Amino acid sequence: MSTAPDSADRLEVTGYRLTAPRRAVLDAIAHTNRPFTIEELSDRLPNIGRATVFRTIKLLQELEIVCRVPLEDGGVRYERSRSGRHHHHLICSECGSVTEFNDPSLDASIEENATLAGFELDGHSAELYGRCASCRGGGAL
Amino acid sequence: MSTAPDSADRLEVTGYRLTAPRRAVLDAIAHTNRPFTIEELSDRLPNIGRATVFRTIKLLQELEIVCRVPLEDGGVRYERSRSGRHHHHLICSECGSVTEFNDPSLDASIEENATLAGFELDGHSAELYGRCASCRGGGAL
DNA sequence: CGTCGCATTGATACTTAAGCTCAACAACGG
DNA sequence: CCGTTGTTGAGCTTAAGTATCAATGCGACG
Repeated sequence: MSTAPDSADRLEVTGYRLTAPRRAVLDAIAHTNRPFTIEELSDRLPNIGRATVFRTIKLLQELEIVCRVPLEDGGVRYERSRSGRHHHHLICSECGSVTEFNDPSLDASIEENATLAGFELDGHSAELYGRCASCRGGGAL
Repeated sequence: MSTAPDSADRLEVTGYRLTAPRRAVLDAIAHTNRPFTIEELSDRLPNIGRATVFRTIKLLQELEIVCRVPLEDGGVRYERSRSGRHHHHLICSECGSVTEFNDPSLDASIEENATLAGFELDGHSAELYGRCASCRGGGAL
């Protein structure tokens, strides 16, 4: 029952110091299955400075351990990335759950549009908003 | 040389009052060809309250006269929508220009992924980041 | 195993972006 | 022209993230 070993490894390998606060943040994230805000995370880690939480999350984003999830209303949440690779999000407006997915044909379609416009593609994002399977199952309509 | 007549019409038709501040905002937008922030827009309209600019832009978003453009760095800009319909964005990281595009096969791909996940799709966004044709033409590499 | 350099931390102040409030105002129908 | 009701605007409040800087402690190296 270690503290998110793989992520910790990734920190070390990349040359960052594996400090107690960073462990604590990694640990908190590992034990969360829902997208979180920095505030929420910070509240769960009273011994750790807000600034450090911000810094650590930014770091983890660079390492693709955590990914930023833009919400429909303009808000932002973060989530531990399962794949650790490029992906897109299905965001449930009812329960707030976030599902990652990856579709090469979607990416291909995006690249094609860029090429058509004479655009040199550097990156892209795609977010899908709606109601997830379980919310549909139990919900109204 | 009227003040963005079609947009004004759309306001009236929808039952909103066509007030001087709203005209001013519409006018300012009509004379801008670059994506703008609320701050920039507000600065160009010193006689109009910041809150009104925010409210008007939000209103224009609902009417699809203006669209929200999320940037790669998390920032947000707005732009007068040319098509007035659903579309995606090509955002140049060099000159900041925004190009709209629409691709049914891209949308189809998005819908397919939602269906696969048992997701009831409500809306989606897709932003492409990179360098536009003219920036590539004159630029390095 | 001690110690030293430098990355990291944390309390707090600051910044920027955006939303809220509510009394005053004005569009437009009658 | 008047009244109703949607709209406005100055400033207050919140949220999200950054800057500062002295104190701390990780871990390399001897």
